[in-house]
Amino acid sequence: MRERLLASATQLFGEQGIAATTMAQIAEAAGVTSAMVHYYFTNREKLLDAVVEERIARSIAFVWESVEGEVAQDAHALVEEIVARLFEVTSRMPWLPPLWLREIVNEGGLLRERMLRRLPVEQLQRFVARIGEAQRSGSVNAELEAPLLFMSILALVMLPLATSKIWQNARGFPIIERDALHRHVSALLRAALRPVPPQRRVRRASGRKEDAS
Amino acid sequence: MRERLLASATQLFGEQGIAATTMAQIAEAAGVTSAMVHYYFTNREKLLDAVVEERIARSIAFVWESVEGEVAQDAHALVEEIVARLFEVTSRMPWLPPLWLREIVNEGGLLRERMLRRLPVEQLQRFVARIGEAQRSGSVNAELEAPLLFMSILALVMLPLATSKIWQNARGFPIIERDALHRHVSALLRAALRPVPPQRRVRRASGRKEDAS
Amino acid sequence: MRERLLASATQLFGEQGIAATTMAQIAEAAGVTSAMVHYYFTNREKLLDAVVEERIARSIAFVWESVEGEVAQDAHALVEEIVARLFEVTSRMPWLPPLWLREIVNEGGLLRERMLRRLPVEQLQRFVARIGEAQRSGSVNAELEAPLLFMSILALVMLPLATSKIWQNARGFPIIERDALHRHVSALLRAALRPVPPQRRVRRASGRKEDAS
Amino acid sequence: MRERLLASATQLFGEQGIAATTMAQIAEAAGVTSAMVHYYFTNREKLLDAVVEERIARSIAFVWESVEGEVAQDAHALVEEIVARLFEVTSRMPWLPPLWLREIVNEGGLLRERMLRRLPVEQLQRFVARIGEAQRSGSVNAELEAPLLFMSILALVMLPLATSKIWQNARGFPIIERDALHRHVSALLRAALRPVPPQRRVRRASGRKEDAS
DNA sequence: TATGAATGAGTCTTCATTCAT
DNA sequence: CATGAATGAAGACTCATTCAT
Repeated sequence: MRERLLASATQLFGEQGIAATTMAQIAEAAGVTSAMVHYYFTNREKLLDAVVEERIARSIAFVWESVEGEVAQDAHALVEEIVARLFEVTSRMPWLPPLWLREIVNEGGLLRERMLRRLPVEQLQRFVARIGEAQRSGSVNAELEAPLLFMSILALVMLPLATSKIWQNARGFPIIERDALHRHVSALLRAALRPVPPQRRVRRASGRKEDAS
Repeated sequence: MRERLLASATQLFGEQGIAATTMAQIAEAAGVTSAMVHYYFTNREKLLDAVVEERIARSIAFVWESVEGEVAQDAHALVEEIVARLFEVTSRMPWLPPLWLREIVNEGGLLRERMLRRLPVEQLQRFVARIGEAQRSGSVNAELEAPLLFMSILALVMLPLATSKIWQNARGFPIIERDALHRHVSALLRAALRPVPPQRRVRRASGRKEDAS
Repeated sequence: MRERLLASATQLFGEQGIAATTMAQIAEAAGVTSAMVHYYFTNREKLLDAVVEERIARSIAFVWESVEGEVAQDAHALVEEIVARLFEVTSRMPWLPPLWLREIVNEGGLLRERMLRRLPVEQLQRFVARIGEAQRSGSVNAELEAPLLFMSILALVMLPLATSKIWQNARGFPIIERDALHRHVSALLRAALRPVPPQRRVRRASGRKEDAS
Repeated sequence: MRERLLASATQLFGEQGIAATTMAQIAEAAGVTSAMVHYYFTNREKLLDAVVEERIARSIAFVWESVEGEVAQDAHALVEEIVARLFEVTSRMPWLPPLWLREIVNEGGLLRERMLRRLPVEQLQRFVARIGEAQRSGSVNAELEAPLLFMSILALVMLPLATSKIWQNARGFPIIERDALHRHVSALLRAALRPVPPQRRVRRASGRKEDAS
């Protein structure tokens, strides 16, 4: 039942936002009384704690989980892998993008404080470091701000997913949209990470010369 | 006073989200009683209407306002221009990114319905068409999904802006962050739009060779 | 303007009841601001005072006004006259019946206290006395309770008038209804006042025998 | 508790009128918090619905309930019976007369709409028909308007009952007043229904000759 | 006279929370 | 475990009233 309540909670939080979701709604969605929600979680705050610890944090962890070996070395592969994992985790937990957008990323989000303590700081720093190295070694576009790249990736993946009801009506065709988005984001990032050819000083100059190489 | 109340409202909505903002808070922020908010807006719903019509819609309009001439023809310049406008409008209206993210983009956002009616559909379609042409003419990366590009741009710009309190403590240094972000997003999109060199068929394969040149 | 406000007030009070009528509604009906109502009447209580003193009390007075001479002597004619006056006064002041019913007659009516002080006690007593005399002299049905008769008359006339929107849609036919009601009430009272023939044995049978003696 | 709240509600509605009665007053009268009233009735509107359906409608039904056999055939007995039932029902439900007067009969009454749907139209029509027949057969005063008679009966009984606090201090002596009223109304109607002797063209003429016939 | 702006008190309604069962 | 009954604390909204202009 505890799990069922957590499931109801995350889904409703994703659909309506936390502030707009009442304890009674969560209970009802799970087929019980609101008193049960208190029985299992004591109070609203602790329910939010549980949502963060037992659901969101795990999703986040999954994204970074053992990204190692060759993949971790190659910046391009690393980014590709992260994107893939984001799509994977959000396909299993469709409530994540809206919840993440509204309640974590956004200023004043109700889970923000709670998540800040659990940020995989170390892994983020490692990611930034790796991108930085790749930029210095010339294998990644040096014009990008390494510390901002991860947020860009998140934005590119999560925001569109939070926007559409893709996940809600995941009955048949919308899956295609997920795929289209995946292709689009991958292509966009792949291109964005390509090193900028040195001669391209004047924006898009006389262009395309380098392609001829 | 009406304007003052709208200002308080938009700011608080941006900071805390609409659902978490009470009429009394808005009133207090403007130095009056909550009854005044009803005096001017009658209603919570109508206050939201006013926020949409008199504040948000105008910001949106500004982004698309007369993007013409050379700029409108060159896809690269067009994207650059839109990014620039997004940064400009959000520097004047720092509450826009969080509000937009939480209440418009996000499923179940409280302004969603209201804004959907006001979407600049025509302009969006024109944008998609232009990108499509550019892709077919070879001047823009053909791997991108034109219909998704605009959302990507929005995500890249707005999400980071919604995240940080950049705009709140806009007293001195955080401006730098805005600039860093602007540079980053511009660079990222510029690179992403570059046409993909034909021989790069195997994803990133032997790819890096040409960079070494 | 004072008169205009009183007119708006009485009309609205009649239509919706006093409790349901706001100062603002009264003002609006008179084409001014609610502040004007306070300007002229200082506050709600005093507005009610004015309605009672300047409108209702006068109507009541009219009913009793100089009912003299022959008419006053003949109980039958007296009742007929009172009924006629009630119909006359309510045709000029269509708001009177509902107002009177709801706010004066009815327990807890908002004008009750105010009107009790102004009851034409003397005239009522004189009426009761006259009916009593007529009953003793055999010219009026002795089974009636003289002290209750006046209330019966009021009930018969005012309640139907308060019920129907006769006065509101006074555009054509409903006037007929007023006449029908007048005929009906007159006939009913005329018959009711007739002395009961002594020999009427059926029903409460021998009961009446002793009267005949 | 639900019943207790309904009891508090009907009583207060009767005493003060619906508009002047707050949810908190009802709750307090029942010894609970105003939140409880919402717990049981959700809503002010739905509370009114419940009052109508579970209290008033039943009283009304009682008045018409199986008026059959001999009684239903004899117009005089029928009227007598209805009066008796009105007195009976109002003795058990002393809040009925004021409530009925203010909120149902009266234009703009808050229960009017609700009750109009539940009017015992059929029974009313049957009553009118029966009176009409009796009039044509000469057993009932033909000068009365059959369609208006029922309202007259209601007025004669209910209005006086709504006026005084008879019912409130129904501890001992005021019962006498109820009886006096009952006697008065019965006598009045009995007399009013008596057929008018044909020769009585000049109002109350030289009187009573016809009785001798 | 007349208004618009402003307020404070009160009312309905919602909701998290508690508790006896 | 589970519920129904109950509450108190808010929050939206209304309205009489005041006051400067």
